[in-house]
Amino acid sequence: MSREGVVAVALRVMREEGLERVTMRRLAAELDTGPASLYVYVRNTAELHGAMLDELVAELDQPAVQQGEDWREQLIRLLCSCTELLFAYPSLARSVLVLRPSGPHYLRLIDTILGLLLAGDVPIRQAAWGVDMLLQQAISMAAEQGSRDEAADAEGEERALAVAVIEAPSGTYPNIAHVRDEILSGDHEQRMRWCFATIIDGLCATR
Amino acid sequence: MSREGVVAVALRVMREEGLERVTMRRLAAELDTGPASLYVYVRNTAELHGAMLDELVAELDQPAVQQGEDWREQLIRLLCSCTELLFAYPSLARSVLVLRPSGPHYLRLIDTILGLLLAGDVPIRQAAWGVDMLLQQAISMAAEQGSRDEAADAEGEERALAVAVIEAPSGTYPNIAHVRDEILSGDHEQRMRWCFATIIDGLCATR
DNA sequence: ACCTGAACACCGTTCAAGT
DNA sequence: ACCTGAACACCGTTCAAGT
Repeated sequence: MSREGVVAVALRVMREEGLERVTMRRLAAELDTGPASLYVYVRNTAELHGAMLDELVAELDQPAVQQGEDWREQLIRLLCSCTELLFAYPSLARSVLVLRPSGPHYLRLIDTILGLLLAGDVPIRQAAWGVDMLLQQAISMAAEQGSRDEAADAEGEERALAVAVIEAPSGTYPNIAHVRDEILSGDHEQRMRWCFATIIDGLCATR
Repeated sequence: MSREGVVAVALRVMREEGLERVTMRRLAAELDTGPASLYVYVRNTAELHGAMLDELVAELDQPAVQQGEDWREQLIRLLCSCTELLFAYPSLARSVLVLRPSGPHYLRLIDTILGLLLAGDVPIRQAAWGVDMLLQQAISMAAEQGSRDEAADAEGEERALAVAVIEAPSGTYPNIAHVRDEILSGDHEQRMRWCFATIIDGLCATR
């Protein structure tokens, strides 16, 4: 057994049954040992999740940054693929939102995004703070959008906001009523691209 | 006993001992009954958290929107106060990130933010999508920043990214090395304001 | 020295049975 | 009809005791 082995089993169980089933006890059973043994390789559940994310990020293919290329489109594409990668595992996204990942593959991702921003002549300070914001946006978008099957009962619940918006009385919430048609428009893909584009625009804006 | 009563007790326990202690069993004990009784008033834990957030948002004082006022500064201030409100309860922020809140006070907040954006002549579509993005940013910033005491052991862990960034070898991660000084600069307040300002800039940018 | 069984101290949710 | 005790099916983490 090794740390890598534990993480590999954890990823397999997550892919097959979701993060909810990735418990220390389940992993221990899978590895034919007691739960205490895992604490030799990982400090706690949060650290395990971090290691899992890093392994997932390794699968991402990151563009080689070239000055003058269409850095904007490349950056948006990279961020979309990050979000989509995590989309299948919203609970993992939720988990890594709190314990910020810091594995080697995640650092590589930060480095690539920074490279793209700098290639686009975004000022250093804006780029440095922006990379954080862009990744946080990617992770929280994935965390928010629950995958369809992970929480079967969520169907009724998760659209509670949508229902509330549609039914919002225009007397009490005039502005919501005013933008009602737009607020729920667009599919997930469109909104995702739009969010990243908006932040990038903000980073480029001279203030 | 009533739904309001349950939520009120839940808020008290959260304020005194943190969301971690707000369990169905603990709440039931507090109300001198069995845990099953709570399910008469709330569907599940997630719904309870949603109701708690709505009550918290009610405490926020929201500006009356006036055309021509400094909508930008008002909006940033409102968003900062949202973030700060949730800052004390990062676990609640994490919870509501997935089950999007839709209570009356939260709708009021959406309406106010929309009003400010529209007062600033942000196009309807941009405003409608933007309000979502701004609130998500506020909630996830709160979720990310763990309050100091809630996870006492986090001190060593939470700055893992910071340590990794500082120690990132410039050969492997040239861009991180290049912006090293900026990436960790600024305090929480500065970065929070900067994030909101950046998104608002992006929303105003004509594309 | 390294590993782990068993225990500690809990969970959310359901449902049969009581009032 | 409304409410709830007790049970079901689990958790993460620790530590004393074994190899």
